[in-house]
Amino acid sequence: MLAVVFQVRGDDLCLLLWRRTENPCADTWALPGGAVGPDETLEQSVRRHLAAKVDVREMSYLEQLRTVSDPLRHPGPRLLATAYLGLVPSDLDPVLPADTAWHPVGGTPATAFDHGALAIAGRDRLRAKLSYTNLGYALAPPQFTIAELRAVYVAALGHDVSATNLRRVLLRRAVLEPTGEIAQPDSAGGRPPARFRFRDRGYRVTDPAAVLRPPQSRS
Amino acid sequence: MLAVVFQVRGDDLCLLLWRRTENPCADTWALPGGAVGPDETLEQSVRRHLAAKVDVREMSYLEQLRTVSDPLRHPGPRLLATAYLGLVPSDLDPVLPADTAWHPVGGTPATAFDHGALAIAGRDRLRAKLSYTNLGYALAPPQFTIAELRAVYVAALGHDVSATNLRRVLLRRAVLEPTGEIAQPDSAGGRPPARFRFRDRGYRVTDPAAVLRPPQSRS
DNA sequence: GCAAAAGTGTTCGCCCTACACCCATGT
DNA sequence: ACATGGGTGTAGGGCGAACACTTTTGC
Repeated sequence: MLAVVFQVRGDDLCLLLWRRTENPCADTWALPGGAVGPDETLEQSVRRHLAAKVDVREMSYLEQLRTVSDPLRHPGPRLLATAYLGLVPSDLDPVLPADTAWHPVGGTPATAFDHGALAIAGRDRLRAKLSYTNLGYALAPPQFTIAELRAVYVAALGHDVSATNLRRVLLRRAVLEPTGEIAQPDSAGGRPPARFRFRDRGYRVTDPAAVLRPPQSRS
Repeated sequence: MLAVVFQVRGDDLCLLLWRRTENPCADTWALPGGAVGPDETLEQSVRRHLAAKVDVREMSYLEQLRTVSDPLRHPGPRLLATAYLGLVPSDLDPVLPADTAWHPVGGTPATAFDHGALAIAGRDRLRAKLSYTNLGYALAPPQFTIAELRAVYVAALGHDVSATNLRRVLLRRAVLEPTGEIAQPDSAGGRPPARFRFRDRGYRVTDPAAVLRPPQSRS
């Protein structure tokens, strides 16, 4: 059982990694994980390990990524592993043990086994779902201005995003709602921005984008 | 390891099921599956079991669905199972053992354990991917008229599809290409239809639908 | 007044749907 | 000729990107 945990920190999308000190793969970085207990589900196991070893309790989203099974993926006896994609909101800063740290994806160091491929798969799944779901709620703090939210999307997607269009798209889809509050303008002046929140703090598909959708039953 | 295998047969999307004769869950229908060998990947295992026990060799598509892990999902010792989604083209008719059969989804009989939920998950994944990928190639025969392809999509999606729009969408996306051949008209007359094929017989995402896509680098 | 940042109006193009119409064949 | 099914033309709506413009603040 492995966890691909992302958090936007500063301008980067970061991945939680753990430094291996023993062979095999000593001095490389690995995904956090561990054995599954006999009476827990895989998801419970992920949450347990992350809470116990890494003090990451506030996981805003957790989804099964995939199960890897290559007999050669790991030296020694055949080892299956189910990887999960986890997200942590950008306003939290969980305390980490000395051997674990956040690494910007892209500047990721050498990773153990097939963990690098799993991290890429997780990153791509995150990026895809940011486009057609409300998954941003899992990366963003409870409240934010459009500019702050834009920074989260830019970090996660890895390319520029227009604040104007981000605002319009997410409001039209009723993903965001204004809180009514107005934030303080930047030190350099400027119009004070409105604060927003995500309407739902649970996963929702907002744009089925279903081409070939069922014909309109006109009223 | 379990397999959720679909094929369009006639007007129905059908699921391959196997009749259990022993307890637990005697006289219910179950997904085909079996144990994973020590030196094979999960995917190899799915292919092996289906080829050996069910004579389904020509799987046009195979994708991991998810791994279920509930300790109570199965009586007795805790049993993990990774489910795969498999598709068989509609022009094949593999010979099946006496205890296995195709069942129209929707008219599915009582299923064992959590297999019903896995079947639904597989069906929904198939339906979603038909909209934004070229996955139709895995359900359709090598050549077909638009009317025949439409029948496949109607069966798989479970709702009506306009032949006019299906044609245009799939041609614009360069998913289909004409073979140049013209089929015989129906017995009742009518203009003879052109034959088409899928341009790629491998999985391809044709409509990233990526809202929030990277800004245009205008030339 | 001026710079800076937020927010709005507007245009443009693309894509999908729906529906009317034309085409090619059998009877 | 007419019915039947295949194929094309076209109009309408929706949505997102781009960009100009207005609003509200600090200096």
